[in-house]
Amino acid sequence: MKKREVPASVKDERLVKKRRNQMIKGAISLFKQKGFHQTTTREIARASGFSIGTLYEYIRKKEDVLYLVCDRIYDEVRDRMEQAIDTTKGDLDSLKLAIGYYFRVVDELQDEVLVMYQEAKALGKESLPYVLNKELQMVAMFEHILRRCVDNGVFSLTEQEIQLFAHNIFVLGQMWGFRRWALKKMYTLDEYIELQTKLLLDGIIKR
Amino acid sequence: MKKREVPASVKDERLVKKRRNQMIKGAISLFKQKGFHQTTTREIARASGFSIGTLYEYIRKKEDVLYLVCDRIYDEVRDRMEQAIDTTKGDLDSLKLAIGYYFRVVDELQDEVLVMYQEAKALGKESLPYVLNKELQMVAMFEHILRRCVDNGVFSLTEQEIQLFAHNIFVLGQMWGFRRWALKKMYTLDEYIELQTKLLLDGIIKR
DNA sequence: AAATGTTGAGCGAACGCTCGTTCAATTATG
DNA sequence: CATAATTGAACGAGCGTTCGCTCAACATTT
Repeated sequence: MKKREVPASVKDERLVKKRRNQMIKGAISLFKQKGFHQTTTREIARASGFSIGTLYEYIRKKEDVLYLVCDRIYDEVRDRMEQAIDTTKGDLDSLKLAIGYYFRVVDELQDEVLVMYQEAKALGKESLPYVLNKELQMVAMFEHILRRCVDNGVFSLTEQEIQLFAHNIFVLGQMWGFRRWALKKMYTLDEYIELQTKLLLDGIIKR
Repeated sequence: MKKREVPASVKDERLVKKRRNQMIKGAISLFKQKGFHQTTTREIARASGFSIGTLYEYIRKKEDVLYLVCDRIYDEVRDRMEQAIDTTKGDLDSLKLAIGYYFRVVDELQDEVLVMYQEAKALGKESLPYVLNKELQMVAMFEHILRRCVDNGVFSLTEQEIQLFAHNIFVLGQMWGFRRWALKKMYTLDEYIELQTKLLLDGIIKR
């Protein structure tokens, strides 16, 4: 999939990057507080440290900001995952570590993850599939680990089951983010990770 | 919790109910298509079959419509569940049936469930806890079934595990609703129910 | 039973305001 | 001084909300 260019006419590359980063940083903090729709372009400009006029030098429409934000958040999550997780080893510990690490990333970036979940649908028909695809890439990381485990005989699952299981891990991770209001009352993050890992894996491990 | 009255001054009870129902029906169909924020009060009025002026005879603020819609959807889901599920029996089949039935309800009301998920956050600080509480009531239904199963020795879980497991069932049901775009490509509803039931339960059943 | 008064649901033009977007003017840069 | 970058006042479409009005239905008076 081609990286979607927002506007970027004939401006200095370095500056464009810098300004976009300011925008994304400012916008995320606003979206966390008030959501995309309640945030005005003027607020985004102010939070980014420049004027409304300058904002529109670097985007075409307000929605472009949301696209940039979602794009960034996914990259952030995926980068952290890739940096810490071994998808090739295919033993039970790798899987447990991957789950635990993923849950911790969601915890650390909980506001960002929440923003994406709640606002992604506001993206146009153009950008949405691009963003959803990034999500599938992350699910695919878990699929890959699971497949390697199956190859190594750690447990046996059909291809269908692998895919569903990967989705489950992914969603139960998000759950820690988007159901905080209920879960934090009951568990610490560590307890959550331990219990979920147990509930998820006890069913499939060979005994 | 006291049922929150929206306005309803000294109007004919029957008429108020009828008009509210028209509103809810019209609004749901619009929210499904365009979301709460993109839907105008005039559109809601038109879809309800009356004028913008009349709409405001039955609500105070646009947000009131969203509240009514969320309230209705939860009641709808819970009613269907209560009507079909036995929470007292406490054997494995009841649990499996409950899970399967819940997933089917989510499937049937997928648009409505999606609306709630995506728009609930737009509710004010007043109404949101009221709606979230309704969600917990539904989770509690699963907790109850699980507790009965534990009592009957079908499997053994700590109280912590019961609560988490109930949340998992709840969320993995919603997942069929809010991740249709990915899941429908892979599974039919029946396959989804069967596989999820298997993945969920194989880990906890006594063997 | 006709004339008159009262009620309140329904209506939609109009209001005030917000917000996304533009662009002529200004400032910084090299 | 030419070009790039920034600015914010101005614009105008669109929004939620209001409010003075209509009119059928019903009640009261004559």
